[in-house]
Amino acid sequence: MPKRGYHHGNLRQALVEAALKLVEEKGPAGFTLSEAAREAGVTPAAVYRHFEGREDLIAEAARQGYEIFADLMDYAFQSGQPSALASFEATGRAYLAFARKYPGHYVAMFESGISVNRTPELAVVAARASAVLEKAAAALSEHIPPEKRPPAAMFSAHIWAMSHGVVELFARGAPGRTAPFPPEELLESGIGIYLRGMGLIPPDS
Amino acid sequence: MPKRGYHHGNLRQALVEAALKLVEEKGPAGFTLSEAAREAGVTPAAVYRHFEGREDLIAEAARQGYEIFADLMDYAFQSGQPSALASFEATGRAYLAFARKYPGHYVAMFESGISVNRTPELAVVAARASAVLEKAAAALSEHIPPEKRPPAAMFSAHIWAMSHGVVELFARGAPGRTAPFPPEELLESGIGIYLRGMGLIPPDS
DNA sequence: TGTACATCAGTGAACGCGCGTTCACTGATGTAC
DNA sequence: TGTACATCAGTGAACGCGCGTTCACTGATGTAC
Repeated sequence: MPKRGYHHGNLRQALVEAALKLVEEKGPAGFTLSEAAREAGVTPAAVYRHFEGREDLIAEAARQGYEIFADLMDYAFQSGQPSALASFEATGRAYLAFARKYPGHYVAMFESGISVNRTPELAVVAARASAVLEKAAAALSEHIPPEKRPPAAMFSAHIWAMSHGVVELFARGAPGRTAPFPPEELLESGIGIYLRGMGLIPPDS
Repeated sequence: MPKRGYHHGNLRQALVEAALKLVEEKGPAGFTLSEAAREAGVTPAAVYRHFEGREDLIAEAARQGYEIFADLMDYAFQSGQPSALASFEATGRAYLAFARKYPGHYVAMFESGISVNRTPELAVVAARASAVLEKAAAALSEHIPPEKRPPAAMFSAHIWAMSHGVVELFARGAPGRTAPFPPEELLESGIGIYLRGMGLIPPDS
């Protein structure tokens, strides 16, 4: 990207992207404000025109991540309609796809240690992401007789946990950990067994 | 602990414990060699009598963690005998218990970014930990008809992922994340549903 | 029991480094007339 | 179309800081005689 002149033009977003790149390459600890500035072709001091400081910059990167994440999950959910089961499975797969496609965002969101309540905007968009998952779980719950139906929040927490665990342990550069199976396969089969346990998939398939 | 004289007496272990404390309190990034030395009442340079450097110190902390972890899981597995199901469930619970009881070790092992292959000793003990889980899975697999029996490694990876996900998302100080349910309950119900999906628990219980 | 001496754990000063942040500034841009 | 001027994005130098690591050293410990 050609840098012309004194004014950058779109420094704010360029800094976010530099941060994402660094955080992806070097992990959450390897990221520094100075290096992000350097990456964007700008003095460290210039960062302060757009962000309050280092933390604020990662928080914005995470916020954009949650935004994409929620959109992606929501889209996956829609695209499985009208079958609740297909919607749900698509949503689970979207989780892993997100981690793969946006590793920088993923790190900023889940591994950088920034609190989801750091800013109101972050909290809002993170809540939206949870809500999408929970919506999918609720839709699927309809197919379970009410007396054996678990709370949708628990249901979605299980799937989220399994997805997150697969990503952290086996998909991301989990340094040196041996992945016994491709993460996609692991997640798919895991969710399948879980749903069968729920009585949502016939026992023999 | 009273520090007497010029010689510390047990500096190596004191440093590991200082590192664990710091890593628990401030996260993996907040840990510095200098502060660990200070904590142990010693000059930073003294650390180099016992470790090659910062990384090496965390690696040792992680190694001790895997040791405890493997012992704990193995003990849990034994204590559930002769019932394979009880053994397996105890092993799952032990995972969460470990994360709760040894948060510093947990961080060093899973969040500090050190590779499990960093040193041969680390690799050995980490492999032992996986083996315990897999042993539990294999024992339980016996109760599944061979033609629908999944590989034990996959089985144990599912449980590991679910446990890890629950810990990361809902049990540890996951900053600001709202835990919809107590992690113990979440994990227990999740594993229960999964095992039912496996046909290892009667569908109605 | 006492002395000489080797060992080696820990000292303290020093290093170079890159960090985050501040400040007064400068130069490009865009608007008013 | 041209000029004056306000705005404000980015500069560059400076700061204090704590870091990890090195080095020649010192003083405690334990062993040989």
